[in-house]
Amino acid sequence: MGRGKVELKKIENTTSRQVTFSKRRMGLLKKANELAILCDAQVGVIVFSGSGKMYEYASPPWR
Amino acid sequence: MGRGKVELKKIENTTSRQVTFSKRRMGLLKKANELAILCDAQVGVIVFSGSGKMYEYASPPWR
DNA sequence: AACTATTTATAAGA
DNA sequence: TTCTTATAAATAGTT
Repeated sequence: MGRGKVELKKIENTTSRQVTFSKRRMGLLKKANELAILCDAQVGVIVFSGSGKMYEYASPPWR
Repeated sequence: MGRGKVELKKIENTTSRQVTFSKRRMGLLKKANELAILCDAQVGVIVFSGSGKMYEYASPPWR
């Protein structure tokens, strides 16, 4: 999705990698929430950046 | 993304919900892998279906 | 941080 | 349920 195709390899440029990390991290957590809500599933996601920062998602409690 | 907009609420039709779960679960795990590879991040995802089946993703080991 | 061209995911349908 | 297709959504590159 974007102006170029994505090759599945580490983005070497640090700035680009950080920007992509930020965008895609948000996207992943959004998708996780959509899956949980739409499909009534329990979903957990945990992400550590290269620098060790943690980001997470946990679906809402059941029933 | 598809022929209609998505409302963020539980899909009531069981068949539709199962089909959507299957498609979106695959998509979520794919996105998790892309984030890990592209951005050199550590990512874990765990999903439980309504019926209790578990699906998971763990990014490849470091370095 | 915003924008937009394009790719990608996926809702419906077959 | 697997494949296709039209369209929504995500996002890569740009400003």
